[in-house]
Amino acid sequence: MADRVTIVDVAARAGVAISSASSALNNRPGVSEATRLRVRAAADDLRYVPSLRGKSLSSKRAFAVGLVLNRDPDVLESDPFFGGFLGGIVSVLDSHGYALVLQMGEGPEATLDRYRRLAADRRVDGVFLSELVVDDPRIALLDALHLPAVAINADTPFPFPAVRQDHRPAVFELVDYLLGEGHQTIAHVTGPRQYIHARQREDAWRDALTSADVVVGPTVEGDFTFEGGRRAARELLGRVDSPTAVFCGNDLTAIGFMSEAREMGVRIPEDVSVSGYDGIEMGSYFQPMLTTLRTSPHHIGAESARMLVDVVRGAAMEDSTIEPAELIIRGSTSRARTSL
Amino acid sequence: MADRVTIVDVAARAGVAISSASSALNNRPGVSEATRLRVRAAADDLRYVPSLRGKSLSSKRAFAVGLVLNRDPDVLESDPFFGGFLGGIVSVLDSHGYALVLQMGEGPEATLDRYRRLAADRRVDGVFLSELVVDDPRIALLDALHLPAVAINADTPFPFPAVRQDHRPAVFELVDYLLGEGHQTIAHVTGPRQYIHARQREDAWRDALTSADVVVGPTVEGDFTFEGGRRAARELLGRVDSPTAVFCGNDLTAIGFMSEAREMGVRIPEDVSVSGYDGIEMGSYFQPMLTTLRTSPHHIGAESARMLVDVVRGAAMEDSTIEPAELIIRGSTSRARTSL
DNA sequence: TTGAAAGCGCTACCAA
DNA sequence: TTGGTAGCGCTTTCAA
Repeated sequence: MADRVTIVDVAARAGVAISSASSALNNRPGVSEATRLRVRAAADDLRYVPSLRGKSLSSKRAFAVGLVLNRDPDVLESDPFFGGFLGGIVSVLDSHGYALVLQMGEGPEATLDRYRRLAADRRVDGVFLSELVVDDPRIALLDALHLPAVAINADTPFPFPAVRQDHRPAVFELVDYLLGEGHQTIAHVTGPRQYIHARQREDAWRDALTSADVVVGPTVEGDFTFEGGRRAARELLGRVDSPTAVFCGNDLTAIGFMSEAREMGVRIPEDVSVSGYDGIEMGSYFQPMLTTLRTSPHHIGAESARMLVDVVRGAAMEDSTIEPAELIIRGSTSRARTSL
Repeated sequence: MADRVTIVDVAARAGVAISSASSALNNRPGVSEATRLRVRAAADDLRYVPSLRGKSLSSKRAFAVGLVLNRDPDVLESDPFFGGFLGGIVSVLDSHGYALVLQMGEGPEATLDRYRRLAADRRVDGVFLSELVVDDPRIALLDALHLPAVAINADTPFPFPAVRQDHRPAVFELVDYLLGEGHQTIAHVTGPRQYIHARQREDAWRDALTSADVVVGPTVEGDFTFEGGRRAARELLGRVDSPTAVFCGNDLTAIGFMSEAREMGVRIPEDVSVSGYDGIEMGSYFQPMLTTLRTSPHHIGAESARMLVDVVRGAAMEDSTIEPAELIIRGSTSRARTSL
């Protein structure tokens, strides 16, 4: 393969200095229009592609951002949120010439190490901060590492710019709908309570009931998994005062809940109305189909990528809120059973 | 933040030349043991972390590899294969100091562009080649771009080193098992036939029937989706000579098939035995649970990453085969119905 | 075995 | 507005 065309070649062909060529190509001021055009033409002729490596070294930027998933590497397999999220991220990054570096850490310490390494290697210019937990140790770390970040569904206020999808209106809508259908006891299966988004959903559910002057139903702490949903069903449906409706922290949990309920001989929605959160495809694979609050992983990913690119370019960003989650009523919820 | 510690600092502290420091740190010959130790100590004292950028520029390597998914960005959401696959990849790359750059292209041409860009930017040292199609245009492109690659489940022979999980034994086992249960007509719902792995599964199914001297059942071309499975069910179960068993190209298809069958009043497994391919978690969320051929996405990912790292380091690799797919018999298959 | 110096390809500063 | 040049941090060649 012929030697790579460099800016030296372009400058030579255009008959200008390297520095002028650089300025011209990067649309920096201080170059006459004539020169700019000449350099452009030369670059085109030579099919010049700037070297990311040279650029990186001298400009001290990586033109890449990182995403570290704090998870068992195989959880991605069962959590469909990340597919859309990743898709949204890369589609935006791509159009800005940025790349996504994907990392995974099993357990909190391993995850922190990934960030340390990304920073030490200067592998990325910034990172996404997702799946936030209470007192998340990554906040202090990123701060110490001087690594710019954009948070996803963070609490407010938050030390980094954040993109949020408002979940509250939809949760309120769901609760109102269930109350309207005659449900008196609406239970909630939470996610792991260290997760901020798990708490946000629980809080919204509680607030919705409280503001409707209805007694707050029982809760079970789940873990956002199918199996966790099954456990929750055994726990909630075994009791005499079992709820007539349950709002699960995510769809996977709701699906597990329905599965176990069915095995216990509890009918859905006749005996218990079940709803989830996420709006994953899988929810429509079951009969009855799952009532859920649909989020927009792709959009969240795209918006956070847009923000992160701005942030690493030095723009001061304010938080961004995308369209709220949306209530999707389907077959798994209906009027409350009248007799216990 | 203090200025970054560079190799210059290390050399100075060790009292040697930069070049010696470099050789010492990289375990290159031509440095006395004493010098090596002195340099090491200096580096440790200073907490020296080599600059990936400097290294990249001078060594012409990116220390990163790329994965381009030729998909609708949101398909990741519904195809659980990639979660495990990604997990396997990053876990291995990580331990070698390599990073994964993730890209997505919607449609073949966009996908090719991603590769072109990765190559033009020298963003990666090599790429994974997954979801191969017949006469895959990426082969010629990568060749032209001089981009090393490792293929996943490629046909044999193949112009790039490949990692494969043998599917044939499990398909044969499945067919034998179904025949043993009295099934005479075993249908197959393929994946999109441009995909090599879709063809491989179909071929294995056909070969298994042929070698057992059983007439080859009907096929329907599916698309690896839930909806495709539903369509296939309508097509296959509507006919008078409807099969008593069906082998679906993947689990999602099988799940769709079961869903539609149920709605048509066809009982599973009493009226038709259904089996899939992949072994995704979701298959166990349904009643009856899905009989399937379980693959190892994580292992495939890990093995291909191991190979790719070797390849970009210049090792001539031979193909690698991981443990074969495994037959998991569950409730969705049973004895054939005796009367039509 | 060691060290000096020339790149790698670009940016950015400063003089002209 | 233009051009020369000194980095950025490392590898690698070639003398010493």
